[in-house]
Amino acid sequence: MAAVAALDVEQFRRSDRRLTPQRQAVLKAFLELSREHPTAESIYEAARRYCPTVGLATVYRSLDLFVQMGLIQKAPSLNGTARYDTQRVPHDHFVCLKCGRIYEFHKAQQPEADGEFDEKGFQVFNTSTIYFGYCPSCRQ
Amino acid sequence: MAAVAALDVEQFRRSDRRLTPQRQAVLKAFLELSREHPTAESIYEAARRYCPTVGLATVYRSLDLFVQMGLIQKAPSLNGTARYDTQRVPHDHFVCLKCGRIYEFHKAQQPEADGEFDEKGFQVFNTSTIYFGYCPSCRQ
DNA sequence: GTGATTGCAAAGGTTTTGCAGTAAC
DNA sequence: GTTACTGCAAAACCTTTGCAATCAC
Repeated sequence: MAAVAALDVEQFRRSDRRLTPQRQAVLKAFLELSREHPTAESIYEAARRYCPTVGLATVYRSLDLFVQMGLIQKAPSLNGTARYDTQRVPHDHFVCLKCGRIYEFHKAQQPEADGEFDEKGFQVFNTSTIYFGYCPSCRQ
Repeated sequence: MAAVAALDVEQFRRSDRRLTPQRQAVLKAFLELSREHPTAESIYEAARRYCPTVGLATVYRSLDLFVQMGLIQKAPSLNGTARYDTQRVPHDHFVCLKCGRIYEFHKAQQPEADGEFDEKGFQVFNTSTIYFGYCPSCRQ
């Protein structure tokens, strides 16, 4: 978390981008919620606590920017609502088929992206295993 | 494929659901395109070749129904457009970070959903590994 | 000062819903 | 004949975009 924030300031300095209060608020809100793979809407709500005038469009623009900068990444989602995730590399996801929530897990074994992909012209940046099912709240 | 179609008729008979030409067209269209994890829109276009009057809303309703019946499933997507996938169990996905296309791969090793999930109250139905990167068309 | 960034509101794209008519059983 | 299903159009979402005003540099 501290690593992400530090990286952040440096990257902003290097580019001609500006570190506005809005972007700081969005990043802070994201870091706060990153464990739960937040939607833009929930990041927006949290960010308003730090910068009450920030607009939803700015939240989307900031998140897109952070994705472009490689600070965060989009998480695959089942129901058409974008979710965001940290860039920390090897972790797996549990996707609830009922509520769409995404949970994060850390597992020992991680499949290797072997030569098969390279042969076929695919360039692999990241690998993640997804478990589908019902989460504790939805298991009734 | 034949297995899915056969299962289909049986399941319809058992429930009080009706096997309409529209639903047959949607299922046929989906089976035709299943390899490429089609969106509702592309299934709609293909389905109109079998049933020219079918509406987009009906396509969505049919796909939802097939998901409920366990015939097909939703595939995780990065860009807010739903994609559909077969229920055939062990296969992996490559998600292109640029165009959002999903490719299917069959790999030998498949991580096991071990007791860890059960302990925590998660019920795992299915497991899939996702590789993120650029596909051949987007690799430029 | 200059140009990137913002907030708002409007537009865009995807998916869902209400309803009267239709068709499968 | 019933009742589930359909097509249409409108509504409901989520996300992006245009633009004048603003603020970080």
